[in-house]
Amino acid sequence: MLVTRSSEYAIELVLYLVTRPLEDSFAPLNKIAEEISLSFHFLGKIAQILVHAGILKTYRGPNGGVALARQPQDISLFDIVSAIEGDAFLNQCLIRPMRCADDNPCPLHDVWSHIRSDIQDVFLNVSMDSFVKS
Amino acid sequence: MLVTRSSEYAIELVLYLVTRPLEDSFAPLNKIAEEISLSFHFLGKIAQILVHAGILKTYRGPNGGVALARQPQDISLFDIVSAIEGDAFLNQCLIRPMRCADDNPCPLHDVWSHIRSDIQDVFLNVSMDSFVKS
DNA sequence: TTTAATTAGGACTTTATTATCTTAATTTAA
DNA sequence: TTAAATTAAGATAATAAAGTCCTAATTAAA
Ligand code: SF4
Ligand code: SF4
Repeated sequence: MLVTRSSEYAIELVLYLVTRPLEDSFAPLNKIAEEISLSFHFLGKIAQILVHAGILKTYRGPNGGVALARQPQDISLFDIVSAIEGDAFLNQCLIRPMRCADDNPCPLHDVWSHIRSDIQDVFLNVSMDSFVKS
Repeated sequence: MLVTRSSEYAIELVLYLVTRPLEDSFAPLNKIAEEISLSFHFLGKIAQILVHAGILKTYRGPNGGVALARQPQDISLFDIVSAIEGDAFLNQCLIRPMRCADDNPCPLHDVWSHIRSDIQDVFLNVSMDSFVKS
């Protein structure tokens, strides 16, 4: 499993905000939840995490909701996924982490550190402006 | 989380068999469990899955144990991980799978199918002979 | 100033994963 | 032919992830 379900939801949420017309400022979570058919309450949890990560901003009360906190080009897939999964995104090593000493790496070490950094680069290089509705 | 803990264990198990001297035929699970400090019983479950996948073979009774069922060069990281995780390895898409029609893909579709296949290739191309003890 | 619309956050429930335990089935060798 | 060494596999338990529910805190507008 590359990313957890929570990360999938987070990507959907951000994608929703990125692809909607810019003039709308805050979109309420209940409307988003309905449109992407996802539990309103769970979406709320996801949104909170993304707010703490500085990816979304919220506003309470009537006409409130969530909106992007930064420009789409400044939000990468990596930002979203790592906000949700924390350090757990991309296993530090492919076998149980830290069962080794730096001066005595297991045979997987070099292979894995390259794979890992390549995957990370891909996620860093996909930013949300690729998905802005034209 | 790129791979689950079970996959990590499976990789450790195969790596153990790959790096040990070839003359030993079957290695008993209790000895392996002790050497890689992992629950004997859980390791048994993992081994069974790998046996069903044709990666390991086992032999019961005294002097029994597990051994590779094929040559190291014919076992890739992809084989091991996908044996454990099944279709769940590498999310089919980065948002909830199958919420789309082929003729009306979401904006992520092309980006993701490239990322996905690149990652898959990396896992396919790392085979166990890289780790054979010289 | 009251009501309605919203997010915030804690408590709880359900489900999936991981881990353990127990018994059965093989196989070797004494 | 019995005992010991093993894997096989099902049952159960513990933990983590996902999902739901409830109450509080904000904010706007009637
Ligand atoms: S040497 Fe590297 S790959 Fe091996 S266990 Fe340590 S961190 Fe992981
Ligand atoms: S169009 Fe592609 S990326 Fe989008 S939901 Fe469907 S399979 Fe996933």
